[in-house]
Amino acid sequence: MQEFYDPAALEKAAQSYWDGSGAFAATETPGRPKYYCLFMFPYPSGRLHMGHVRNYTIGDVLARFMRMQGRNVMQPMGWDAFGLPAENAAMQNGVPPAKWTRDNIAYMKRQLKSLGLALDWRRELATCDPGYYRWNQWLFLRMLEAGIAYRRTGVVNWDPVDQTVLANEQVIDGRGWRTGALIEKREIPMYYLNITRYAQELLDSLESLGGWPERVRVMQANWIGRSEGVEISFAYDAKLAALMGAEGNLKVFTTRADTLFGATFMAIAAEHPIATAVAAGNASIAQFVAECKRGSVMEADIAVQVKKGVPTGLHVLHPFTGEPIPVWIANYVLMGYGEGAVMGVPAHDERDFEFASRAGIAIRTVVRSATGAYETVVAPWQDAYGEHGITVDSGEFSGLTFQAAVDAIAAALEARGIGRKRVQFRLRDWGISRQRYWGCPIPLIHCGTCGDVPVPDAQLPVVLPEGLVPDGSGNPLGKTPAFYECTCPKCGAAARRETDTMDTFVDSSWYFLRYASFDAAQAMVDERVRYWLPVDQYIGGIEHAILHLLYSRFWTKVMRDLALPSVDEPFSNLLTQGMVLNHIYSRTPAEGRRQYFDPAQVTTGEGADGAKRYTTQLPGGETVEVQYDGLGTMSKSRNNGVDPQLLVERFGADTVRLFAMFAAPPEQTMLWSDEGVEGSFRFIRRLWTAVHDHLRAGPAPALDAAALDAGQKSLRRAAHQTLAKVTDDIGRRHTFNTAIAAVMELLNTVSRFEDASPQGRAVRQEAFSIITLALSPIAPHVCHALWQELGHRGALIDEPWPAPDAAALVQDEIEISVQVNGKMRARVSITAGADEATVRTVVLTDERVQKFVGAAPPRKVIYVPGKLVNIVV
RNA sequence: GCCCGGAUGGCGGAAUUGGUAGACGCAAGGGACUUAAAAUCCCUCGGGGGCAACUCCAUGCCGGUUCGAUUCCGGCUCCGGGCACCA
Repeated sequence: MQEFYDPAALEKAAQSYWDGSGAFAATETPGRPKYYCLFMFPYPSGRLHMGHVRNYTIGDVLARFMRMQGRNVMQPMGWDAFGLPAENAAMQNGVPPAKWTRDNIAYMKRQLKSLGLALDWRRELATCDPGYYRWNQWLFLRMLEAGIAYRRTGVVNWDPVDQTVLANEQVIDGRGWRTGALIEKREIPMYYLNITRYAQELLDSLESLGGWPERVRVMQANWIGRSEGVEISFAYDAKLAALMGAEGNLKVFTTRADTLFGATFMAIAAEHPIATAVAAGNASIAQFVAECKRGSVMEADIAVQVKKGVPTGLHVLHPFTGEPIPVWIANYVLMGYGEGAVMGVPAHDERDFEFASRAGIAIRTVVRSATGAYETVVAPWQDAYGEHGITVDSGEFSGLTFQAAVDAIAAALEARGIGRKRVQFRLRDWGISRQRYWGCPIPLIHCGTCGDVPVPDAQLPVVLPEGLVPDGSGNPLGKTPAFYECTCPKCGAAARRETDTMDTFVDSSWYFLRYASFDAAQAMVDERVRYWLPVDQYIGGIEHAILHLLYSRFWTKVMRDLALPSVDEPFSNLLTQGMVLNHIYSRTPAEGRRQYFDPAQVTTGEGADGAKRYTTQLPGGETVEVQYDGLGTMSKSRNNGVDPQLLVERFGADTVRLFAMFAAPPEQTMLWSDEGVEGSFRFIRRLWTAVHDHLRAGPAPALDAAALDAGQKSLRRAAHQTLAKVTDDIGRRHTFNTAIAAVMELLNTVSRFEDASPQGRAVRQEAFSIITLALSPIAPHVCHALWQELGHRGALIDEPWPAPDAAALVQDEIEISVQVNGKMRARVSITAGADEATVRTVVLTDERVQKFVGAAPPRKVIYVPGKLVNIVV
């Protein structure tokens, strides 16, 4: 055995052994339990970052562990290759997005290979390949036929200078990121997928996802946001009817129909038809409507803006009292939600209260608490009383509880045909149109005579031209006649091809099905889906907890309903990995843009006033002061990424994998530390050296478990305890950090074990074999080599995961903790299996315990078998 | 603003079902080996008090439940994720 640990050589050898033997090529084997292990495929941004390494190592540890547990493991890999960054890069350096993307894929693939992941590369896919995205188009056409896909208008961020739709990310403080122009909202025609049709099922089947983190299920349930309420129609008064040109009514949805008699205003969105009609004849209202249409479409922006509104001077009539209620236009009502209008009840809704207080609108109490707690909030008005209670001042509906009032009011409204109970979801339909180039073309043709005509299946895929370079203004496809000029499939007349592309979430909503049917040429998916799906373990960032996971669940159900091979739920078990954070340092020079600096190059010192000072060297050599901006996810734009490639080159993949798993449990946010990596490297090297020293004396003799002395038994027990812990930590708890800590502890124990006798060497040999097996999912290369060095036949990758020897785990004596009044006072050693009376006697006669208990008899003794005694005096 | 998490030594973290707070590692300090350095090995390492045995305090803050709370409950603070066109 070589004396020194040489990761570069040994990792290359292990990888070529796996490649050469086709170890990770997965095939369907009916009857053998399968394990589909999937990590969220990466966006090919250029280089791998630590978040990727963490994500893929988690998956690889589980894949290798399950393989040793006898499962037929499939672990595929692909590229989420369409998206905005490629267009940005194109604008910066003039290279077409296709070339930039494919170059990145090639580079990142090499990086990935160096990590030694147990991947079936035959299944690799990239969503920008026509062979992949043609099936986006094909299924979209099926959705059109089924009425799941449809066209209507939607609101986007519009940059008036560049004449371009901007992504939310490209709007900074309400201005375009390139032009600095104030952003406007603009309505344009778009295609939508009717995900709300599946809202109830998406909500209900969350309960079947027991293998998902509770927090993700809660987030999805809140996002879907089912609420039961009443739809109420408020009749126009004469003036409003005259304006709208007909009798009519204003429809609202409310979960608080019991507060109907407290409605003192109606608030409608700026885009509401009534608002449009009023604005047409009133300059100041037109100005307010225009003001509402400025700014971004982001919900977070809208939610924090000051609630503003103007009265229209028009009224609707209360359904029971006939009283006129003023109609206001308000900036906090969104056209996309419900009916684009809400019933304002300031006394019992916080938002309405805030708005009414500012606008001087009347506040009318119609609910009081049964306990009287409400009296404290009546007057002077400080806050709304939002709890359920008993109705008051509500005509015939007074004196009812919440549910009774809602039921009675809904029934009365329904009898008159002006209301009904209804379920409302917060979830909105999925708009998939993007006015951008680098994405999957939407397969439609707009014909002057035939309207919107689907591209016939035989003409799929609609291929995206790959040589275009965007310039930031508009969609390059709209300036490329060769793409958009076409003939109508129906009438043959000249027509215009749709130039919008699909949201990239479409691409990622079904790639896991394609992996199972990776080489199906004539179909989107085939029967192999039924073998591999659902995914047994999905691993990805917590930032995808809602959108990607919800869209994938929806898409899978749509495919099922279109009678394609699919499943009810795509992912049985989900592990949401925490983000990898690093410090952020920046400075903004007197002229020019803010610059970010690599945290590894920043020096922390102390200023004259004792405050911390941060400095770094510019490329020119000049030292400058920088400011600390706190923690954030690693990103190129903030220059705080750690390049895993440099670490792999310096320490080897095993060290990088080990550290990524050791630094924190997988679900937790992890703060990067350069120093910690060296500790992981030292551990592997120490293991290598220890095995080398052990083998210097030649092969160890066979182990005779019956002939061991106390010291040998003790080491053997430690080894098997560690094996049991690692099995549980990896297989059940997914706490790889504690599994590694346990192996480190075992190595420390073995290193202190100096018995050179034949059985001593045999026990040590077994301990090293257990360490090698237990560590192999995490650091597979070095373990592959150590396994051979330890004299085992066959490759470690094909070794079954061993079960701990129950006989080795038996303990003769156990330690009991003793507390007096809940404070730890002593530890006593007791024969394993002693009964409670014996334990009590031993504990109560212990002199350290006596000191605290004193002469008086204990008031109470609590005994936790095998663990603890608490004496209360 | 709304939804979801998190907070434990100088640092990353451990304590699995309410039962020994600080495993394992990093950093730091001391020592051994070495001409020297690197590497390696050994020791110390939450804070206060005490010569010591030992003892008191301590898991973001305030309060509660319990024989016993890092763990459960209520109220905060700060940090992170998401908010529908970043992926």
